[in-house]
Amino acid sequence: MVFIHVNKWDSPNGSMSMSKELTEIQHKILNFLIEQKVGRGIPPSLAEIALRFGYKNRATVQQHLQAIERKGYIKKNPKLSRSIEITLEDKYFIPHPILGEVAAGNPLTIYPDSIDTIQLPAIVKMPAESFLLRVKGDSLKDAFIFSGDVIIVKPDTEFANGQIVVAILEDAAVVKRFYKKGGSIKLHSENPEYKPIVIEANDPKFKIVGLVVGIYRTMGKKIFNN
Amino acid sequence: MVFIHVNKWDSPNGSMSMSKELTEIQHKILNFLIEQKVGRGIPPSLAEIALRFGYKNRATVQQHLQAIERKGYIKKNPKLSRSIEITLEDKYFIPHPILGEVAAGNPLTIYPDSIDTIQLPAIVKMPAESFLLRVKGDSLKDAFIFSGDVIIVKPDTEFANGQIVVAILEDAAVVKRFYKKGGSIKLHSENPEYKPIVIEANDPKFKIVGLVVGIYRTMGKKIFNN
DNA sequence: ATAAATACCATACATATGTATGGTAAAATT
DNA sequence: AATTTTACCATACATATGTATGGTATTTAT
Repeated sequence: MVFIHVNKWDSPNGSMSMSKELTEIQHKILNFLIEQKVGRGIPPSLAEIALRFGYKNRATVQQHLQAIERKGYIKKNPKLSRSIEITLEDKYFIPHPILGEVAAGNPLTIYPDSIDTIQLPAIVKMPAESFLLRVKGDSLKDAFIFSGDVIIVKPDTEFANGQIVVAILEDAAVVKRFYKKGGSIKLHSENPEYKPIVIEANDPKFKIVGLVVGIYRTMGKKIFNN
Repeated sequence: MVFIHVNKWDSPNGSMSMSKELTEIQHKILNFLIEQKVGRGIPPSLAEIALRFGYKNRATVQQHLQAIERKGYIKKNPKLSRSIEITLEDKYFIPHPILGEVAAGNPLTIYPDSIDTIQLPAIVKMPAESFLLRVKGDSLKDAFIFSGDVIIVKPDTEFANGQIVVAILEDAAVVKRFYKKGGSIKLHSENPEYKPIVIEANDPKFKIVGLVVGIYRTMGKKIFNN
């Protein structure tokens, strides 16, 4: 299971936005708690945490949990087994940087630096090297991807026909459906208003960045602060 | 509660197509298990179940759980506390007769599912008290929610008109758009093929479980092994 | 009518679980 | 240099938890 926290308490040298930072081990344990709760449904017991991290007794885990609780990241119901609650602000919603905007229709530029973040539910599993892009434009609306959606992109080099990929050409990014025939690549929009882009596979100015492996969309309001 | 099976043992007068029916008490206990897992995040202990149903000892609960497990509705990890898994499979959802009705008109069925690697297709509780449901059916396709999408539901009691909610009525779950006028509630499908459902706000057989705060959809293949 | 399943109770037991206490060593602060 | 925090260990203890066993009464099959 992959949890990528690109946030403050991941980088100890970062500025302190949270009152109390977790140590690396505490962070790993917290990740394990989330991982277990999300993936398995119930929080682990002290013994299971100890097993996972190779501790010889539960007391070590106990003290780590106390530290984590003291710092406000979890909350325990005393005397109750498997009662660890994770008390992050947005709870399991883990902030991820959005690297840029990508055009479903006409190309858009990618931000040099991440200027936006999104709170992704922890269940939204991101492959280790994947990144997020926010879609602008409606050229993929027939593929049910809409402007404002956040797509999860997994960097890759090989793609199958019909897969939705993110490509960069001339410093601009597009999200389109991938088709390959011989040495030429055709990038299709689902929306017929946009003409397909055809390029040579070895075009130096052209590069397919990765595969769109998921999309995420928020509804309602103020639930996710993006 | 949140987890409703539109199946035989919900309607005792139905014909017996299932090999092993649950008794009424067993059914109530199973519902409680799901209720706890969804609403609290962890399955209850035997003692908690006994407390809830007024049993004086855990052995009674123990025997009920054994019966439920024998009939294949749950699975327990021996010696592990709070390890009850709800083993919902397709067979627990009405295969033919009632499904036909559901498919033809309203409501559309939702089945609890996990998008995680774990086998148990149980509702994964999301810490912010939200949980996941995988959408089946196309009644919300005009709201860009499609069959197979995972929706993130945040339990709540108050809703604004126009919000997309998950409701339970008559032991079936629906995802629809919420509208309230006076004492009556109207649940709208975006898809005009489905007629809106109108119920009284104080109908005991009706309950709005929560608000759909997000959707998640996977694309590509084998990236996430769900 | 007999057998089997259901629905409870009581008691006993092993262990899983959380917690308390005390100790050692290294790293980080002050 | 002294203190605090971190990161482990060991042991002990209360109880939460699951399980096993045996019992009674009622209902449901066969």
